[in-house]
Amino acid sequence: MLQVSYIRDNRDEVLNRLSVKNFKHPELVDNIIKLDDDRRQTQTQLDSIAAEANASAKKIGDLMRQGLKDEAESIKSQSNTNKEQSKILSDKLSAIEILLQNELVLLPNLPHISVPKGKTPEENVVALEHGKIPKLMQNALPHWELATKYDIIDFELGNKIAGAGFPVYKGKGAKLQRALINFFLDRAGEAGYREMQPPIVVNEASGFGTGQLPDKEGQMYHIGIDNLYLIPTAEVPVTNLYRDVILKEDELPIKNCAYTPCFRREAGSYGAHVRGLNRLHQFDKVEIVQVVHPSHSYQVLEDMSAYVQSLLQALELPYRVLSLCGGDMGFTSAKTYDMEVWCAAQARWLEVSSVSNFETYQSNRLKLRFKSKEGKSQFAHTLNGSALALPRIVASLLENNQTETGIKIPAALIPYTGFEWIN
RNA sequence: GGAGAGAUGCCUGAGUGGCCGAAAGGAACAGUUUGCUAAACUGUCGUACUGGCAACGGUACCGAGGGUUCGAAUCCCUCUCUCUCCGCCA
Repeated sequence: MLQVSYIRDNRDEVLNRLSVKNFKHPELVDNIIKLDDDRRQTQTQLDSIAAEANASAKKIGDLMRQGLKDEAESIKSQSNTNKEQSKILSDKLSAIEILLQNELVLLPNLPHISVPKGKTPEENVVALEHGKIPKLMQNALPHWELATKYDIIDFELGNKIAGAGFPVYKGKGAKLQRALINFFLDRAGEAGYREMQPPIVVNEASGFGTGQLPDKEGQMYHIGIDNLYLIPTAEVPVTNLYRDVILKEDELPIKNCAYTPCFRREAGSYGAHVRGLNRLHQFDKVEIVQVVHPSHSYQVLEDMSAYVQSLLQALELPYRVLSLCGGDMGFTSAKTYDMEVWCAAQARWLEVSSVSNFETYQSNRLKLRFKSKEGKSQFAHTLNGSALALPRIVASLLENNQTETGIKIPAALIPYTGFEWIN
């Protein structure tokens, strides 16, 4: 959520940057400023009436104590009219505040100056490519056929017990999952991230804090009876650990990581592009989250990007890094890099990680602040990234590493799997 | 699921209608001092909104929301959460 004071002071800049994000309702900005004017005016009126009422209540108290009942009574009637007025004003104030809040949450985060213009994924900028595109043998198979061939992932079985998009991993398939999770967690630990194990359901306040609610309501599984949401990413619980928190400056940066299953309804997604592991309702992911001082959040974004790349390099997967254009970036992000891995049999790039700087957009919602040495509190910057999401990593490992005799496990992973081949 | 107790500032904890934005202690921070990895003393020490160039003011907040009252941390109602005991259970 953007800060109203920032919008007021930088109206033109806000409009400019929203246009980079291809935002469709720039009129909201002036609306918000006008509502805030209203809010301030009403607030001031209310405050002065309340001040009057407080003063006369105090006076009544004094008079009563001195036993001057009649004089006290005469002031009471004045207090009554104050009361009516302040009731009207405070109703008006809360109505305005609700309107203001409702409009404020409709504004996406402002893109960083370095974010390329553009509306569609095609306009994302390829920041770099790494690794060699493998040449596959003649009869190479897509991962969903390999999964069946080696009996390591069973989509039908998952379909039976839960539904489409909930695969069952079997044997070496299941072990590969566990190996990847441990590999990613160990690496994150070495990179200074503290491992956390959060709940995989969250309440409404948490959903709001990181920006999933109110606008992405339909993408999360909702447990109506308890009003809880299955997390779409560990970002939600791990970032919300710091909701309503005022940190000390020297506690920054905070670096956390967590493995969780992630749940996404992905309503409305069908077709060949979502076959196999490409898009699931439940998948596993290790997430890294940082809370940092605003002065170096962009350096940290680069660090996180480099870290994610180091994982892909260790797994010997060819990848590219995209700097997302304004139109393709998430609602809450100020700058995002996507890492895509080459899936050789499908001959396409698949997103396996997304690393973003949210600047103060989340921390304003979360009320996540830090207190500087001078005693002033200000919003911290939050960042997060997938490090990494498993299914598409598995897809590309299977497809890229397939041979006549089986699927070769990359060297870095063998200590974790305990086997070198899936065959 | 049943019964009971409770929710106050960074923490502990007092406060049952006006003198309470809130005692006291602790923690933290700053300073003074003592010749020593510590003590003593003094001071500072919640958040947000708002007025003002500023100095300095105003308002709101004692789990959340509503009510009673001239006046609520304190009384009433609703909700949420926590704890204890019992039941169930990995």
